[in-house]
Amino acid sequence: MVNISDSFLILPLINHLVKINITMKKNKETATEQAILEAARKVFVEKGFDGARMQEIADEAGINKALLHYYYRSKEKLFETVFLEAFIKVVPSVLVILNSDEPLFNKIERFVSNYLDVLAENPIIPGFILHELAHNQKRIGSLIRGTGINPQFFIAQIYREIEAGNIKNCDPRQLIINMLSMCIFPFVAKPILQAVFFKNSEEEYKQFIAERKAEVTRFIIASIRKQQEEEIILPGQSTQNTSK
Amino acid sequence: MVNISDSFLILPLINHLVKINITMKKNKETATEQAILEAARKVFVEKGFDGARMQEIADEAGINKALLHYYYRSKEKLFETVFLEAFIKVVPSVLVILNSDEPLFNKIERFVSNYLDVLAENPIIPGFILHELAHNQKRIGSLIRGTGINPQFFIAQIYREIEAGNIKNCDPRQLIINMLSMCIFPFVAKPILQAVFFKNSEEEYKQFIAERKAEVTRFIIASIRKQQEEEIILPGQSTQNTSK
DNA sequence: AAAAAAATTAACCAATTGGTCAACATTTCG
DNA sequence: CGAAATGTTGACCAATTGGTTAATTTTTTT
Repeated sequence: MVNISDSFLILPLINHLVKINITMKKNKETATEQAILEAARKVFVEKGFDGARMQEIADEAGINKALLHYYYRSKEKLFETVFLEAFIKVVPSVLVILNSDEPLFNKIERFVSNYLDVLAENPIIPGFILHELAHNQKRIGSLIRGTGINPQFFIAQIYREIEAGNIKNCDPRQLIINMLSMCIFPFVAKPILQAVFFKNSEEEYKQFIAERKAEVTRFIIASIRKQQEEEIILPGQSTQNTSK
Repeated sequence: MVNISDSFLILPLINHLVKINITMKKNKETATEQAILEAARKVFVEKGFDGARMQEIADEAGINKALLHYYYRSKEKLFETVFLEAFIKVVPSVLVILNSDEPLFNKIERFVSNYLDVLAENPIIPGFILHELAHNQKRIGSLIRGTGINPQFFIAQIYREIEAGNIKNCDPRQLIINMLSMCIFPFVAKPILQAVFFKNSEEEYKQFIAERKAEVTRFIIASIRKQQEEEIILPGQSTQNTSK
């Protein structure tokens, strides 16, 4: 499930995370272990650390509660495992794109598109991560600190594009956080957005997220692109009105 | 504290919320009651409903635990009070702006500016609201449903601006959610953003939020404004500022 | 001042919760 | 096979938690 191999392009981060507590867990995870993790994932993500009950996890996994402690010594330990799994699934996957070697606009498009996909597949993970990160900084903070996440490469690229006159001047951090905001927030705020904008219809909401890919990309690029009469548009497939 | 009078421009929402459980509480709140609410606010917002302990709230308020139940029958009741107070403080305040009668760009600027101010003053409320809303939909959902929050007026205005050719064509909901995202997300994700972008420096983060006002406004408007090159989508559109 | 009402407390309680343990079952393996 | 290792369980425990109650203090009212 962790699918570590997927993300091995960003070895330092993964290594750091894995080393911390999984200690290169042998792949011989038993069926029971799997059931426990799946159940724990469900309950923890749904109820949060404090709201989760070991008994509920045991029931959900169809086993005795004592067995939980047999495989994972304590609630904290079990939680850490689940949290790291979720964290790895959602956070580093997109860093690969940001640190890749593409033209900026391509990169933004791919980032938005891929990230929205990842989040659509794990819609409740962001809220989980953000909440636990905010409320259990002692428990998790140390796991995350120094993960090697660093946006310097992408920031440098933005600066280069600014100097090249391809995009407007701006603080790259603002731009990055704008991108993250527009991708992540709709999932964190799903309940209230769904109520206010989509009549609580799951269908409409899904449709909305699907449309959002193109929309957010367009929104970002339109905002930062420097429109000049003598345009220096990069060799990207800018599918816009080329009716010049 | 609730400052209901501030927001009375959106009476329906406030009315609905207030009627639900405050039942027009008499203003004769005793000092103890205030202390309890303040303590409860702190603990609930910090720890969430499940993580909060009645004993801790009592200690924080400097009173006996039984006194909590004397004033607020149960944990749930106390929580509802605290939650509604927070909700009222952060959510409706900006709706006033969105439903006002200003030109679109002014409105956007005022919205972003004011909202970032409100959130900077209550930085932990958004996370609190979003989390409890997602995890205790049974407990709170009914309080929120039908609050009268509705963005129709603002949506209509956007459509008008599109037809008038002042802004590009777009789904107004996408635009609104973009705005909300960029305002709210930085506060929800503060811990991780601070670690990744600001070396955990509170000072740098504050500075960043301050700069963000102008930045987000600029970002949004630059993205939706229709630049005066040629652009014809609708056949019979009134010729606005076409410097051709 | 006396009685009534409101505020406050200590002690207590039933239920829940994370965790343990000794016993039992199953698999592994010499 | 048979013993050692591993997996699994029900019963149990100490600590915690939300909530109650009866008694005491403080304030208000008469």
